[in-house]
Amino acid sequence: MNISQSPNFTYFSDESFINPFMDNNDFSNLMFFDVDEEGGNNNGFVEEEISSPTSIVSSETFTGESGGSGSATTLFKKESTNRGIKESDQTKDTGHRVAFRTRSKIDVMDDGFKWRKYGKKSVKNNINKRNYYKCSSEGCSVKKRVERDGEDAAYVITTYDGVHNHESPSHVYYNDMVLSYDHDNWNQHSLLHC
DNA sequence: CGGGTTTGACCAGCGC
DNA sequence: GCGCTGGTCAAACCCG
Repeated sequence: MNISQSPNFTYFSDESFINPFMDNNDFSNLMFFDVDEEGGNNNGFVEEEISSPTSIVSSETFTGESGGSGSATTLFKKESTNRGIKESDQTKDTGHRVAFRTRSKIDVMDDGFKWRKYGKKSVKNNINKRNYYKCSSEGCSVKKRVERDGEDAAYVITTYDGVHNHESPSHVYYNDMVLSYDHDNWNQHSLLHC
Protein backbone atom coordinates (compact mmCIF):
# COMPACT_ATOMS: atom_id res chain seq x y z
CA MET A 1 0.00 0.00 0.00
CA ASN A 2 1.31 3.37 -0.91
CA ILE A 3 0.94 6.15 1.58
CA SER A 4 1.30 9.78 0.73
CA GLN A 5 0.30 12.91 2.48
CA SER A 6 -1.09 16.27 1.62
CA PRO A 7 -1.60 19.14 4.04
CA ASN A 8 -5.10 17.96 4.65
CA PHE A 9 -5.26 14.30 3.96
CA THR A 10 -3.38 11.12 4.40
CA TYR A 11 -3.71 8.84 1.46
CA PHE A 12 -3.82 5.11 1.60
CA SER A 13 -3.37 3.67 -1.78
CA ASP A 14 -4.26 0.29 -3.09
CA GLU A 15 -4.34 0.18 -6.82
CA SER A 16 -5.62 -3.35 -6.80
CA PHE A 17 -8.94 -2.18 -5.48
CA ILE A 18 -11.74 -2.84 -7.91
CA ASN A 19 -15.09 -1.21 -7.50
CA PRO A 20 -17.76 -3.78 -8.06
CA PHE A 21 -20.36 -1.27 -9.10
CA MET A 22 -18.31 0.02 -11.93
CA ASP A 23 -17.33 -3.05 -13.78
CA ASN A 24 -17.47 -1.21 -17.03
CA ASN A 25 -15.10 1.47 -15.87
CA ASP A 26 -11.46 1.21 -15.27
CA PHE A 27 -11.63 1.25 -11.54
CA SER A 28 -9.04 1.13 -8.91
CA ASN A 29 -9.27 2.75 -5.60
CA LEU A 30 -7.19 4.79 -3.29
CA MET A 31 -8.58 5.40 0.12
CA PHE A 32 -7.79 8.05 2.61
CA PHE A 33 -9.11 9.81 5.65
CA ASP A 34 -8.67 13.37 6.64
CA VAL A 35 -6.03 14.14 9.19
CA ASP A 36 -6.45 15.77 12.52
CA GLU A 37 -7.82 19.24 11.91
CA GLU A 38 -6.16 20.55 15.03
CA GLY A 39 -2.66 19.27 14.77
CA GLY A 40 -2.27 18.58 11.11
CA ASN A 41 -1.08 15.06 11.77
CA ASN A 42 -2.70 11.71 11.76
CA ASN A 43 -1.71 10.56 15.21
CA GLY A 44 -5.31 10.36 16.19
CA PHE A 45 -6.17 7.76 13.66
CA VAL A 46 -7.04 4.29 14.51
CA GLU A 47 -6.71 1.61 11.98
CA GLU A 48 -9.64 -0.68 12.11
CA GLU A 49 -11.78 -2.79 10.00
CA ILE A 50 -15.08 -1.18 9.49
CA SER A 51 -17.67 -3.23 11.27
CA SER A 52 -20.29 -0.84 12.54
CA PRO A 53 -23.58 -0.52 10.70
CA THR A 54 -22.73 3.07 9.99
CA SER A 55 -19.60 2.35 8.08
CA ILE A 56 -18.50 1.33 4.71
CA VAL A 57 -18.41 -2.41 4.32
CA SER A 58 -14.93 -3.63 4.93
CA SER A 59 -12.94 -3.15 1.83
CA GLU A 60 -11.04 -6.31 2.47
CA THR A 61 -13.93 -8.00 0.80
CA PHE A 62 -12.95 -6.25 -2.38
CA THR A 63 -9.63 -7.82 -2.80
CA GLY A 64 -9.91 -11.17 -1.17
CA GLU A 65 -10.88 -13.22 -4.16
CA SER A 66 -12.26 -10.97 -6.83
CA GLY A 67 -9.20 -8.81 -7.04
CA GLY A 68 -6.80 -11.63 -6.95
CA SER A 69 -3.82 -9.40 -6.36
CA GLY A 70 -3.55 -9.98 -2.68
CA SER A 71 -3.11 -6.78 -0.79
CA ALA A 72 -6.22 -5.84 1.09
CA THR A 73 -7.32 -2.28 1.37
CA THR A 74 -7.98 -1.35 4.95
CA LEU A 75 -10.17 1.51 5.84
CA PHE A 76 -8.87 3.98 8.32
CA LYS A 77 -11.42 5.48 10.56
CA LYS A 78 -10.98 8.74 12.33
CA GLU A 79 -11.32 8.41 16.05
CA SER A 80 -12.43 11.57 17.75
CA THR A 81 -13.55 10.48 21.17
CA ASN A 82 -10.21 9.88 22.85
CA ARG A 83 -8.14 12.65 21.44
CA GLY A 84 -9.09 15.52 23.66
CA ILE A 85 -11.35 17.19 21.18
CA LYS A 86 -13.47 19.82 22.77
CA GLU A 87 -17.05 19.03 23.51
CA SER A 88 -18.19 21.84 21.27
CA ASP A 89 -16.19 20.39 18.45
CA GLN A 90 -17.75 17.04 18.92
CA THR A 91 -21.23 18.38 19.02
CA LYS A 92 -20.48 20.41 15.99
CA ASP A 93 -19.07 17.39 14.30
CA THR A 94 -21.68 15.06 12.96
CA GLY A 95 -19.56 12.10 13.94
CA HIS A 96 -17.84 10.19 11.17
CA ARG A 97 -15.97 11.59 8.28
CA VAL A 98 -14.97 9.14 5.67
CA ALA A 99 -13.28 9.92 2.41
CA PHE A 100 -11.92 7.93 -0.44
CA ARG A 101 -10.52 8.51 -3.85
CA THR A 102 -11.64 6.43 -6.76
CA ARG A 103 -10.50 6.29 -10.30
CA SER A 104 -13.71 6.68 -12.21
CA LYS A 105 -15.09 8.07 -15.40
CA ILE A 106 -18.20 9.19 -13.64
CA ASP A 107 -18.30 11.82 -10.94
CA VAL A 108 -20.89 10.45 -8.57
CA MET A 109 -21.01 6.86 -7.51
CA ASP A 110 -24.32 5.32 -6.64
CA ASP A 111 -23.93 4.29 -3.02
CA GLY A 112 -27.55 3.34 -2.55
CA PHE A 113 -28.60 6.53 -0.85
CA LYS A 114 -30.56 9.37 -2.29
CA TRP A 115 -28.61 12.62 -2.43
CA ARG A 116 -29.73 16.15 -3.11
CA LYS A 117 -27.21 18.57 -4.52
CA TYR A 118 -27.10 21.86 -2.66
CA GLY A 119 -23.93 23.55 -3.76
CA LYS A 120 -21.11 23.69 -6.21
CA LYS A 121 -17.88 25.56 -5.77
CA SER A 122 -14.49 25.93 -7.26
CA VAL A 123 -11.82 25.34 -4.66
CA LYS A 124 -8.21 26.31 -4.33
CA ASN A 125 -5.60 24.13 -6.02
CA ASN A 126 -8.25 22.41 -8.04
CA ILE A 127 -9.46 23.55 -11.42
CA ASN A 128 -12.45 21.28 -11.04
CA LYS A 129 -15.59 22.19 -9.16
CA ARG A 130 -16.51 20.61 -5.87
CA ASN A 131 -20.09 19.45 -5.52
CA TYR A 132 -21.97 19.34 -2.24
CA TYR A 133 -24.73 16.84 -1.52
CA LYS A 134 -27.10 16.24 1.38
CA CYS A 135 -28.93 13.04 2.09
CA SER A 136 -32.48 13.70 0.97
CA SER A 137 -34.02 11.40 3.56
CA GLU A 138 -36.05 13.27 6.13
CA GLY A 139 -34.15 13.90 9.34
CA CYS A 140 -30.87 12.66 7.94
CA SER A 141 -28.15 15.29 7.89
CA VAL A 142 -25.41 13.30 6.24
CA LYS A 143 -23.46 15.26 3.66
CA LYS A 144 -20.95 14.37 1.05
CA ARG A 145 -18.56 16.27 -1.14
CA VAL A 146 -17.53 15.09 -4.54
CA GLU A 147 -14.67 16.54 -6.54
CA ARG A 148 -12.22 15.58 -9.19
CA ASP A 149 -8.67 15.27 -8.01
CA GLY A 150 -6.81 18.42 -8.98
CA GLU A 151 -3.65 16.50 -9.73
CA ASP A 152 -5.23 13.67 -11.62
CA ALA A 153 -8.68 14.28 -12.98
CA ALA A 154 -9.09 10.57 -13.53
CA TYR A 155 -9.72 10.27 -9.81
CA VAL A 156 -12.83 11.30 -7.96
CA ILE A 157 -12.57 12.29 -4.30
CA THR A 158 -15.69 11.58 -2.28
CA THR A 159 -16.01 12.68 1.34
CA TYR A 160 -18.88 11.63 3.59
CA ASP A 161 -19.74 13.66 6.68
CA GLY A 162 -21.95 12.18 9.34
CA VAL A 163 -23.88 9.02 9.89
CA HIS A 164 -27.12 8.00 8.24
CA ASN A 165 -29.95 7.48 10.71
CA HIS A 166 -31.79 5.24 8.32
CA GLU A 167 -31.17 2.34 6.04
CA SER A 168 -30.26 2.68 2.44
CA PRO A 169 -33.32 2.90 0.21
CA SER A 170 -31.77 0.10 -1.77
CA HIS A 171 -31.14 -2.05 1.27
CA VAL A 172 -33.93 -4.48 0.54
CA TYR A 173 -32.95 -4.62 -3.08
CA TYR A 174 -29.40 -5.55 -2.26
CA ASN A 175 -30.50 -8.09 0.30
CA ASP A 176 -32.59 -9.72 -2.37
CA MET A 177 -29.58 -9.76 -4.58
CA VAL A 178 -27.57 -11.48 -1.90
CA LEU A 179 -30.23 -14.11 -1.44
CA SER A 180 -30.65 -14.79 -5.09
CA TYR A 181 -27.03 -14.48 -6.03
CA ASP A 182 -24.00 -16.49 -5.14
CA HIS A 183 -23.56 -15.34 -1.61
CA ASP A 184 -19.84 -15.88 -1.41
CA ASN A 185 -19.20 -13.98 -4.57
CA TRP A 186 -21.54 -11.21 -3.58
CA ASN A 187 -19.56 -10.77 -0.43
CA GLN A 188 -16.69 -9.71 -2.57
CA HIS A 189 -18.72 -6.71 -3.50
CA SER A 190 -18.96 -3.64 -1.42
CA LEU A 191 -21.79 -1.36 -0.56
CA LEU A 192 -21.35 2.07 0.76
CA HIS A 193 -23.76 1.45 3.55
CA CYS A 194 -23.67 4.05 6.26
C1' DC B 1 -46.83 20.34 -9.66
C1' DG B 2 -43.25 18.33 -7.00
C1' DG B 3 -38.63 17.37 -6.61
C1' DG B 4 -33.95 18.05 -8.15
C1' DT B 5 -30.28 21.23 -10.12
C1' DT B 6 -27.96 25.57 -10.89
C1' DT B 7 -25.71 29.50 -9.34
C1' DG B 8 -24.83 33.88 -7.21
C1' DA B 9 -24.97 35.67 -2.65
C1' DC B 10 -24.05 35.26 1.97
C1' DC B 11 -21.66 33.75 6.15
C1' DA B 12 -18.03 31.94 9.20
C1' DG B 13 -13.37 30.75 10.15
C1' DC B 14 -8.68 31.67 9.65
C1' DG B 15 -4.29 33.96 8.69
C1' DC B 16 -1.98 38.22 8.12
C1' DG C 1 -9.96 44.90 10.29
C1' DC C 2 -9.43 42.86 5.85
C1' DG C 3 -9.10 39.49 2.40
C1' DC C 4 -9.27 34.73 1.19
C1' DT C 5 -11.45 30.38 1.23
C1' DG C 6 -14.77 26.80 2.09
C1' DG C 7 -19.48 25.76 3.13
C1' DT C 8 -24.41 26.80 2.90
C1' DC C 9 -28.63 29.15 1.48
C1' DA C 10 -32.29 30.14 -1.48
C1' DA C 11 -34.46 31.84 -5.62
C1' DA C 12 -34.82 30.71 -10.27
C1' DC C 13 -34.91 27.23 -13.35
C1' DC C 14 -35.49 22.53 -15.33
C1' DC C 15 -37.66 18.17 -15.99
C1' DG C 16 -40.65 14.19 -15.69
